[in-house]
Amino acid sequence: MPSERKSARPQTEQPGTSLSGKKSRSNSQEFAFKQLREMIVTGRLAPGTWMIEADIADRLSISRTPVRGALHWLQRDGYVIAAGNGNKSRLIVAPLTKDDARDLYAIIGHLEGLAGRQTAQLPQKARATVVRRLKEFNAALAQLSRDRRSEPNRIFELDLSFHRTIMEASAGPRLKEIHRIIHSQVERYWRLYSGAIVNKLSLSVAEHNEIIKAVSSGDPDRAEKGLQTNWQNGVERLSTVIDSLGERGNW
Amino acid sequence: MPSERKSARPQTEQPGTSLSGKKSRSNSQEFAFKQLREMIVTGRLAPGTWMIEADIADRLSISRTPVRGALHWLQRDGYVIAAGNGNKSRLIVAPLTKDDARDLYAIIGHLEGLAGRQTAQLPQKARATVVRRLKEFNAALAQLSRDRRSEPNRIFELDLSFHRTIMEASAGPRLKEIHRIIHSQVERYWRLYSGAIVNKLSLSVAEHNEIIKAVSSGDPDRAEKGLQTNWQNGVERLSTVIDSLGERGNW
DNA sequence: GTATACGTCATTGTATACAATTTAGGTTCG
DNA sequence: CGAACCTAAATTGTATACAATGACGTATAC
Repeated sequence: MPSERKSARPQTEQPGTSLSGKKSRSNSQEFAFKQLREMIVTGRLAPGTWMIEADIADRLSISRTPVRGALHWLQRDGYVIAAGNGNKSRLIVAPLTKDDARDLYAIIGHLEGLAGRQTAQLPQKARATVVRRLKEFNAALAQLSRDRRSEPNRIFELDLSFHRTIMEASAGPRLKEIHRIIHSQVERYWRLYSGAIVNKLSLSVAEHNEIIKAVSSGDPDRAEKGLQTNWQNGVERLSTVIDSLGERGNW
Repeated sequence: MPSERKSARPQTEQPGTSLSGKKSRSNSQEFAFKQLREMIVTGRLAPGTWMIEADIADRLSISRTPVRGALHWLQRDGYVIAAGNGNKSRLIVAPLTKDDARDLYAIIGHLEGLAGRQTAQLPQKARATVVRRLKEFNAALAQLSRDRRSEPNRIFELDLSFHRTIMEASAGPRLKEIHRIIHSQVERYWRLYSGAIVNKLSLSVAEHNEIIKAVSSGDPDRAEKGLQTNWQNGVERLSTVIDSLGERGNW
């Protein structure tokens, strides 16, 4: 197995400058991935459920091969984990626990803190654009908060847009990718406990305003701290809910 | 495709309490993964090289199925990426660039900063144990620094042990996993430019001492900042080298 | 009654054939 | 000389058969 040999090929050049990430033609694998993710996020596939390749393949009317690929993706994104039972690699839907949420929120807080720091160091002009978008999203959140209309999905989307704006503005590809993965995990907690979280929306809106000010004035330390605080407070709010409701779907 | 149905199975119970993560007997896939990773890290598979399933399978004398799995793992860990060309998912060995290094180092600095913060908040007794280990590793590094003996591999291992000690002490599973992945990417840069970095070892040793002090005294802010600074200075040192040597293996 | 050995079944691991689709090269026409 | 098209080859996507392994239940011995 030693010896050198690289997959040498002509490899003339990279044609298009890869404008943006296009979607490939619909695969079975992608189909399976989306189906399973949807079911996990919505809770139809409960945490702890065994993911059996053959079962899934049957129900989706595809073969095990694309299912296996989809499971790899789900594992990469943290939706399923290897059941540490013994030695056999058995996959289960990742459990939702308070400890896991703390882990997750702390990570995303610091990751966004980093991005926020970088965003606050952008040239004034670029920052202005970012700030404008942030204000739009936060205004919409404030509106929902005042209305007391419980639209968890919309709130989630707006909150995500707010935070993603900061990431897009300055984060590198790796940071964006990690953020995407971690945030997709947060979504599971959000969906499960959203009903009880939404009440506290106004608090989050206030924290967002602090972040906006920091970015607007180009203060990296303040921006970083603002993001960290927002997530830290978020996990405190979530923990309170989990304590009162119990750890759903973890057995 | 809607309708509910979970992978219902007897699922009597989880037998063993999962003592620890044993290694599965997975043969071909794990073999392929290790082989390919080794070749990428050592540079025998140059950045930008196309990863052709059939080629790899032939050369490793296995079928495409385990190769595909191995490629998924490599992709998860960031060793290979989807060539952004167009829509087709073609995998290439991830390029090494100065921008990517900056992205990487900033991320790991903040992630370890988080872990360092948490470690510094541990009970005094636990911190003492951590500090003792940190001092051992750093003493060994200091020794190598004084000897001016160029043992990049050993230096890398010791530095990794130092940082990993902090992670193990307080990081949750998710944080540890992300750290593992990101650090494995750092290893590629380290190996490629180690010869020129080793000279600056004494600087890193000094920074480590600052971190040790922070943990020892239970100062979270100082610990976080110390880790961030260590990585930030690290990428500055690396950038200098890359500037003088050029971006190897990126074309 | 308990424990150990054995056999069966569920599940994942691997190989391979075939289908689909993109890429490359060359030819023709403007 | 260049552009559009067309064909052939390279590569990945999918299905399926079979092998290997570990878990569980049953029977038998003590």
